[in-house]
Amino acid sequence: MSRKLEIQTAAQRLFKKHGYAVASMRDIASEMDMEAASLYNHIESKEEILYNICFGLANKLNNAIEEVNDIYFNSEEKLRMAVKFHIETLCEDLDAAYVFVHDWKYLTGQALKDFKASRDMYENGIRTIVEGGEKEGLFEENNKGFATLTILSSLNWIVEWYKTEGRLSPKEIAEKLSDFILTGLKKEKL
Amino acid sequence: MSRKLEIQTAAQRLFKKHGYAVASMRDIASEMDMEAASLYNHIESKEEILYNICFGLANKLNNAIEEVNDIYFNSEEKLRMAVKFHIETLCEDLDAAYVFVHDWKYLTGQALKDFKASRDMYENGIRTIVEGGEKEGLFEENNKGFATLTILSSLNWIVEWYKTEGRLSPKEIAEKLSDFILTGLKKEKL
DNA sequence: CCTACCGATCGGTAGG
DNA sequence: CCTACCGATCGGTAGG
Repeated sequence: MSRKLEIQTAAQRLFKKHGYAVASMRDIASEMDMEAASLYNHIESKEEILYNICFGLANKLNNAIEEVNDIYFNSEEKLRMAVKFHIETLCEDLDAAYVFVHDWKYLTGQALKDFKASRDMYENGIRTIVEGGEKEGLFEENNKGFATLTILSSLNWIVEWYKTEGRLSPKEIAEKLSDFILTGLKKEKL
Repeated sequence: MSRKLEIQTAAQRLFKKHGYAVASMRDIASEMDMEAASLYNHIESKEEILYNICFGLANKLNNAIEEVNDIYFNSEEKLRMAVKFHIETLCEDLDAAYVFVHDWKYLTGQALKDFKASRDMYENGIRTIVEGGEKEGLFEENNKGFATLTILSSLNWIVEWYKTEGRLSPKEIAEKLSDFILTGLKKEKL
């Protein structure tokens, strides 16, 4: 692992633990057994680290949702694949995922604008799937926006509680979550 | 409105906008057209403000979930009432709600411990409802913990996107969310 | 990768 | 409610 990547890894652990604003360059340096000033031989700024975390995940997720919308025909299948990929991606690197969900707002200037645009694109990708489901008669109609937000909320909330040593694997969580979204808790229709 | 409450209100606006760690006492003072030092005639510390925001909401929600579990008989009714109260409470004061969901982790010492305990109690309240629903044969079995987390995620996510001037009232959102949780998106059973 | 250091800003106090 | 100020800490730079 390159020194830069080691810094990234140490940093995202501390960003998750204390928050981006509170975790200091000196904290990160201390984890790396070096002085804060030395970090700048490998990185440009504190924000560069945040940038790499946030856009690393944003790009991965956006590529995936595009692919899912291209490849699969059936809306249920599309939703299941999107959920699976989202959960697996977040669980692959929980520290980065937590920071991605919480601390993107500390990006500034153009980076912040770009991130918001990227997030809107992803939201649109999910909305497209829900719309497709409505047209197929698979989903209830007239709650696109609402359903989209509810789906995203349950997808991202996983960074709050998922533990690597837990009972359920990311794949199993994705399946349960898809079932939940597609049929809900109730056995019969109201 | 008392001076202390005015400070609280200004503070939670800024905590939501910039995050607790980043918003400074000088920022709050500036909003109040006074000097930072003068704030301390009304409050003890920055953390006291955070404490009041977090426990104000935590206590309100915990009282409500207890009441719901006491009063109502049917699990579906219980869930609908809990969702309604949760959404309405968060939407009543969106700034405070946002801080409550995001910035409680900046509490320290005993306050942090107490908050976590309070949050666990609320989670247990929701779990109790889901368990009741299982026993009544209303909900699928064997996904208590999972369902509880998914419900809480969609309840709290509302602080991310709700706007006072939006199309849906809190009551309407609560109804849609309850429907979503109880029956899901799909028209027929898989 | 280090020592030494910069200007800025932080939460908070003293004293009036 | 203010002026004046404290010690601590911040992200980052200079120079080696």
